[in-house]
Amino acid sequence: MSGTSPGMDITTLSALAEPNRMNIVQLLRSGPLAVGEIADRLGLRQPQASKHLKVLSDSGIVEVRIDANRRIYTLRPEPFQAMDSWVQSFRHLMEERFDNLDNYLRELQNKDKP
Amino acid sequence: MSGTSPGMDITTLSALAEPNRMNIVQLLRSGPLAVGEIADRLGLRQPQASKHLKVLSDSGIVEVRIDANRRIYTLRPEPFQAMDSWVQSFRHLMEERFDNLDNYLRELQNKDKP
DNA sequence: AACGAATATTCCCGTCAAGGAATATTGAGA
DNA sequence: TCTCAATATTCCTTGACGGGAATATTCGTT
Repeated sequence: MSGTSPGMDITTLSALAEPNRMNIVQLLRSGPLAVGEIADRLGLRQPQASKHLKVLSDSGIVEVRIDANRRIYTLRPEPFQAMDSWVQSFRHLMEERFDNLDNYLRELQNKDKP
Repeated sequence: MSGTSPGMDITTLSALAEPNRMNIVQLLRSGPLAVGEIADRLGLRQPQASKHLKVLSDSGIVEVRIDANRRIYTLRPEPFQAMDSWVQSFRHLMEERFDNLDNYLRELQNKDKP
């Protein structure tokens, strides 16, 4: 069962596949933030911010640190590492990424054999 | 503009955030396939397979080559490259990936200043 | 031209996710 | 203990999405 790649975890992807949540993630790249801050900066109402953060939290993308009244949310590395290694398993498709010079040369060659 | 990714394209993510479509993508890793093959191997009915392939196609994850009666679907590299560079922009979070030894040392240090 | 194989499209239906508004919870402090 | 600030939770409604079944389209073959 737990053998080879069932594929990327779906919940991570669907958590990210929503604009507000994607914005939250982008925002948190620069550091941990409290719910109020997040809501303010993204123009969200507090309850919606909390809901989206719950989804992100349930999917493991984000973790929370309790500070008195506030909850400080932070990005967790694991889901990104997982995405990274999943995407890397498609190297064979994206050969062009590995070496820019190589890529450039490949581009030139394509003009000869299209 | 060319700074950090404005954010990953949502449609790519939501296209992948569905089990059957994820399975199709995994299946296509080993090479192009016709709709019937895909449906067969994944235990899908043909119409559902077509629908999912349309979503994948609309989002640019897959492209189609027409061969008489059949449509042969193939993975396109671009979305994966995009995901790759997006995920890479989170390197600062995933430092632990770079060097396992470094990670191990970091773990030890965390026991001293928590 | 007619038929069959392969695929796409349409219609209907049930489910689920997201926003809005109101309310509950928790903690700090007077 | 009362109150305020910060956050989570609930209820409701609406719209999007996926599956099922049937039908339309397209191409090769006879």
